[in-house]
Amino acid sequence: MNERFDPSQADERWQRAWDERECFRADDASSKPRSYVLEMFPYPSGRIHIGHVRNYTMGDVLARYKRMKGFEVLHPMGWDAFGMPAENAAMEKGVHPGSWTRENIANMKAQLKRLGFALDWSRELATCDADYYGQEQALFLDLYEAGLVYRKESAVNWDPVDQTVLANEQVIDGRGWRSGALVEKRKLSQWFLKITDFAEELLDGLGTLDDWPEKVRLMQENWIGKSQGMQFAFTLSNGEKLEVYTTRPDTIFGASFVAVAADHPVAQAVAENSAEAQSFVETCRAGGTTAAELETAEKLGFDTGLTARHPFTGEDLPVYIANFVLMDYGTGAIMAVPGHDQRDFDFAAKYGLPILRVVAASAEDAGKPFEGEAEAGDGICVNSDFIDGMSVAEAKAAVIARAEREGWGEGKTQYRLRDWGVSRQRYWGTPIPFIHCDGCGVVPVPKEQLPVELPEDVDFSTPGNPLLRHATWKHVDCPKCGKPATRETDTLDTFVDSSWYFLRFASQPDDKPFDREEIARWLPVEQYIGGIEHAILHLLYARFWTRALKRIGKLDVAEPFASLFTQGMVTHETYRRAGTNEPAAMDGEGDFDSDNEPASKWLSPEEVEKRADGVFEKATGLPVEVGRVVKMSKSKKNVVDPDQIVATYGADAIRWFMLSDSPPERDLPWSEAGIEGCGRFVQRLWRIFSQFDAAAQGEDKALDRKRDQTVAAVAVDIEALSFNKAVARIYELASAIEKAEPSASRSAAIRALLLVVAPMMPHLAEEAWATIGRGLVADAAWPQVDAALLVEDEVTIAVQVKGKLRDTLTVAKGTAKEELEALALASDKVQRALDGAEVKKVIVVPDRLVNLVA
RNA sequence: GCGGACGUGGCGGAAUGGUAGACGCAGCGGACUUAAAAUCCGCUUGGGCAUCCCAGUGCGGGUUCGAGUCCCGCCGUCCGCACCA
Repeated sequence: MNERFDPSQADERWQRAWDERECFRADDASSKPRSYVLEMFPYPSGRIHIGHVRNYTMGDVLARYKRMKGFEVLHPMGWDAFGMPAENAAMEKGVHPGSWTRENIANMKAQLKRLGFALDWSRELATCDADYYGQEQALFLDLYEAGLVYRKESAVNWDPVDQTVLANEQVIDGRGWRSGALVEKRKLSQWFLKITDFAEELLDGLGTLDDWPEKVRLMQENWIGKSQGMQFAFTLSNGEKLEVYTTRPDTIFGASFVAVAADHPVAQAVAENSAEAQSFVETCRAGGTTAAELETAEKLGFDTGLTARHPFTGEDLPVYIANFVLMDYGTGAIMAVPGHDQRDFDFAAKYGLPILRVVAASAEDAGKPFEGEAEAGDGICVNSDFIDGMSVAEAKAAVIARAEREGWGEGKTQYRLRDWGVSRQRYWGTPIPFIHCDGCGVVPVPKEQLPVELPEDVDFSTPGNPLLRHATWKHVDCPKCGKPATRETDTLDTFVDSSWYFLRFASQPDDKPFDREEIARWLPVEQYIGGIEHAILHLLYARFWTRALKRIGKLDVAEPFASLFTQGMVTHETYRRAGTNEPAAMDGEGDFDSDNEPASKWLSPEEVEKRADGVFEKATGLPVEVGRVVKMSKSKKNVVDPDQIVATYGADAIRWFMLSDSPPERDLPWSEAGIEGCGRFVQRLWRIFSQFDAAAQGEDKALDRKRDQTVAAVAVDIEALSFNKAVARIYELASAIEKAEPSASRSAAIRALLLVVAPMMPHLAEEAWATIGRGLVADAAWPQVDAALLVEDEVTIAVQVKGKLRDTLTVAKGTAKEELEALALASDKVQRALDGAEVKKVIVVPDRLVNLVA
């Protein structure tokens, strides 16, 4: 063996060997137990960033480990290839989104290969392939036939300059993020998926996802937002009915006014006859949408002059248009109970409306005044006629029962979850396979005509969706009547693409989206790994698609991802020239720089030099302030390039760094010193492997034990994704081997060390295995352990006096209580600590400790 | 405001209610070398600077023979949601 391990030639050689042997190709016909390991596929932005490296390294270690354990592993990779950045590039650089995307894919694939990931590239897919999106169109039509797809008018953020719809996060202070134009609310006919049909199922399903982070399940639960209450109708003074929804029917006797949203038909009707009302409604609509504005937003209302008759008291309650009532939740109208709801309280205080107490701690407190705020808590009902004295829960049931009996209201369950709008007025996405015909209406494209392919010749020189103004593409004959008609020019939200890619990985026939039997063999994904930023949308949509496809008989799985792991970010120190303050816009989230604070004040790690007397800018020698450790981002220049790290230290070193030290769910601080340490450890292992001697004789029982304990512990740690702990174990075994004298045991330990390191540092492992083992280590089995060796025969026991450690004893495992007690009392240190005091009580935990209580 | 997570050496972090600080990084001392790099050995929570003793896991209480771990109350940091009736 050479003196040093040289990744610059070894890495590529082994990567080629794995490719040529198709080591990581998953065999659909295999009789082995199966394991589907999946990481969230990347958007092809052009370059892999360090977060990808962390994500994919974790999955790779697990996939390689599972292979060694005898599983048939499916570990695929693909590209979430549709989306806006490609169109932005087209507008800025004049490149076609397709060629831009494919070039990026090629670059990133090469980068992934250089990291040595054990991926089945034969199943690679890009969502912009017509093969893929054509099948997606077929699924979309299936869902349409099943009634799970519909069209409705919906308000969107419309950028009048760019002629496009903006997502909420693209609207900054009411202006388009790109054009800076004031964004308008526009009503467009949009496609929707009926995710609300699955609200209850998706909520229930969370209960089965034991191996998902509690945090993610909670976020989804909140997002679905189930609430139970009562919907009922007030009769208005104009004779109309006004439906309201409340979760607190128990407080109905405390209702002192009624409020409707600005967009509510009642408000609209009032506005038609009143300029004042009209202007108030417009103020509400213009109301800011940013978090800060909402927080400080004053409760505002407009008295319509109408009244609503209270169903029990017959009292006439004033009806207001209120800015805090939302049209798209419940019925867009509420009964307001100021005493027991803070918003209603604020409103009532402002407009001098009665604040009534109908819930109190006890009957004696029925007259207790409010102390400046609403009381939303539990208690018993007071001042409430027939429900007086009931608990809140009892009263809810009683009021609902009475309303239902009398026929003016009913118990109702509400969800915060809304249907999923999937229309995007863009080019670079999956065309929605429908045709608009003047005679026949909206007609699905016949399946045999799929895929509806995107036209290649598109023009991005003017704003707006190029599909809309394409000369020929949208003009087709109606499939039903044959008359001239037009294609739908909207494309699908890219979250649709990522809602089923894990199915297509497992099965990709030419003639249908996937084969049901093959899916049943691979799914659910055993371990899914990705960023927490997808906790809600992607993961909820994927769960929804899976359930929807199951409902229409395409699938047999309910939940796509059995176990989910959300990894932390990779962070780095920030550097900036001394004296340049952090701009206001950088506070909080803002990833953009404000106008008066140039981005150039941030320095990249390469631009600074760390010396004993501080940190300085290399070019100028000026002092540098070391800022907070934050997520790597281009704007703060605290990024490192994975390619450069690989070029300098090799793939195994960066992989090892990704796994070391920090628990995988937490943030990982990148440091130059850290990666250097990893590079040194690669060489240290190489030296250890070089010392393997098949002919060595002799037994080293302690090392044998350490070896098998390490193998067993690393297996447990990898399965729990506790890579940092596995890494620590490996360091320990490496040290033990270095300290040991040559022996057959030592050689066996070296061999075992190589094998447990192999999933983490596959290139180094292959290079060493070439002389130590047979074949490729990628095909080797995880080492067997001798269960008898795992158990220590000697244990060190703590001896405490009054709970304080005074001595330790090394004894045979299983030593009797009485003997331990005697040994403890015989200790000089113990006697000194006792100082003649009488031992009143002795606690002995066998193999652990003796505690003498004086 | 609501919900959640987390506070352990200079840093990242280990610790089924049972020897706190494993392992790594950084630092210090030494060996090797003409020298450096690399490598190897040792030390590294604070204090008294002695085999040893005292204190110590954000702060204050509590349960327990024994608490980083369990309970109660604070403080701080981070994340998510946000007028959802």
